[in-house]
Amino acid sequence: MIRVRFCPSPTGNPHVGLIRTCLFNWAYARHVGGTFVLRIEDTDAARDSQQSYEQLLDSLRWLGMDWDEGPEVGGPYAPYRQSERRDIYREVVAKLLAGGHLYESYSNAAEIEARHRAAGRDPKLGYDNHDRSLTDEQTAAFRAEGREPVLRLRMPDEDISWTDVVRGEVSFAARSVPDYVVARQNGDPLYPLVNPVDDALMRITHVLRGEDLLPSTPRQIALYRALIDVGVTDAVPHFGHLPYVMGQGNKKLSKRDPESRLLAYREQGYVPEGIVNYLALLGWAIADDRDIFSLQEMVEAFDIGDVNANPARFDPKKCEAINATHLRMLAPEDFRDRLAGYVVAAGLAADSEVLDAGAPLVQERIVTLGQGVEMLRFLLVPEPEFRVDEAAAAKQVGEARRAAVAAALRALEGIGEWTATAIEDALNAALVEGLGLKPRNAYGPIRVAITGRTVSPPLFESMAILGPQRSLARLAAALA
RNA sequence: GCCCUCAUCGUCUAGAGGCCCAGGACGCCGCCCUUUCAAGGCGGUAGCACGGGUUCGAAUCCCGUUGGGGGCACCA
Repeated sequence: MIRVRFCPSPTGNPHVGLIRTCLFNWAYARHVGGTFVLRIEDTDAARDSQQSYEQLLDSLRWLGMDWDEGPEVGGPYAPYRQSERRDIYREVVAKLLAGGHLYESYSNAAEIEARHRAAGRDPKLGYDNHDRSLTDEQTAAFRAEGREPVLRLRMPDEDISWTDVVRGEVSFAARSVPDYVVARQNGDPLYPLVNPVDDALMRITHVLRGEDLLPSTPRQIALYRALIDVGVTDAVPHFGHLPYVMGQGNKKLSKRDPESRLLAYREQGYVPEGIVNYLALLGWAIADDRDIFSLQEMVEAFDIGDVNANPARFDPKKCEAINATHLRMLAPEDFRDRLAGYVVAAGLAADSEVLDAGAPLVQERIVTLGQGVEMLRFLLVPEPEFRVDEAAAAKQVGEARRAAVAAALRALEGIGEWTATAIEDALNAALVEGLGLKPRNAYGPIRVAITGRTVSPPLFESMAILGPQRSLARLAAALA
């Protein structure tokens, strides 16, 4: 049984690189019929926040990634928040200590550096394993000084290698990784201990995580072997290191980059289908001639071994294009309903008739639902609040404009039935045939008067929905 | 500095020795359609980082160089 996990720290807002890592874990679990575990690594009280935690869960749910075990759903290895597992770690530390895998270390950074200098080595070399062989007398002396030790794991004196599921063979030479601190002076366990311990206790079989953690893998494997030795677990999991998601230039997309904030996409009206599809493309391809697919299709095709090892740049343009495609693929009623949610969020009344008529007009011409709201605003806004966009108005000045609007007003005042085709016929007769105007010159001023913008849904349909009274009033207002 | 890692169009990728004088997508540029903006249709632009091997044959395998990224905490 394959068990994978996603174990974010609830610090700051969820960002797209993190979510992409989650997606690959989730999709792999679903593809192989395994178990997807969500664990919250909230051992850093200073940086963790409840808001961040909630946004994390919210983000996963929005995108359709459900977890089999974890917060709010429980599971056989609960609790799934590390802040609630401190006793477990203390117990494991005691076992490792008893098994001789951990030892007390009193060296501080200055002493380590001094030793390197004295030996003519690079002072930045890191811990030198000096305290491995402390005598009882030395230990007693440190104690007498009132110094408290940290606990370090004794690294094995052999090369450590593994077959990374996304990179293949990776190997670290013996002694290239120093003994590392596993618990603080006060007994608090640290991430390098807690993370593998939980993976071990939760029977995780595949650790799929960001490539920033690749250099810490030898330590974790060493810890795993120690855990096996003291009977805490019985196997070392498979490791797979996923490539970074990069921002502009050669920088890893950071939490501070605005385009990294996942929920910003929801706010703008990206649909989960679009975001998840785009994120999947960062390091993976479903086929050589296709890049549009559903979550379900991804699950059917996804294999962690197919993931690319090289970092992917987040391309907002492509993300937009993918989202637009998904928007167009939505069933009309579905699109309408989703758009309605954004209409309400924008503080507008989601008039059902107007939305029924207007949504189909914008579904093919927008990239985000937020743009859909803006495009239909002229229909949804209470008449007294209707405003013509200044930039749009500035483009439509002069006598020709007045003549076109005046002629349109005259032509429409006497119109029999108020339908898109009737409006089109009347305006064509008056403006194109009557005044001899080119269509683009004839309809530009009308469009701005009616919709308040230079970009809008099709004009005649827009006027049909707006109705004769409001349409004529806006034309009249444009002449004032 | 030491260790690790990555390397195909501007970007995301397909490619696991001959199917590739390298395919798709986004972008960009034309044209068509057209009441705006789109969408759609058609066409175009552009790439195997470099140098050595191995092989009858290399984008694909090996070595090196260069370049990019990451890690070397009592943070996670």
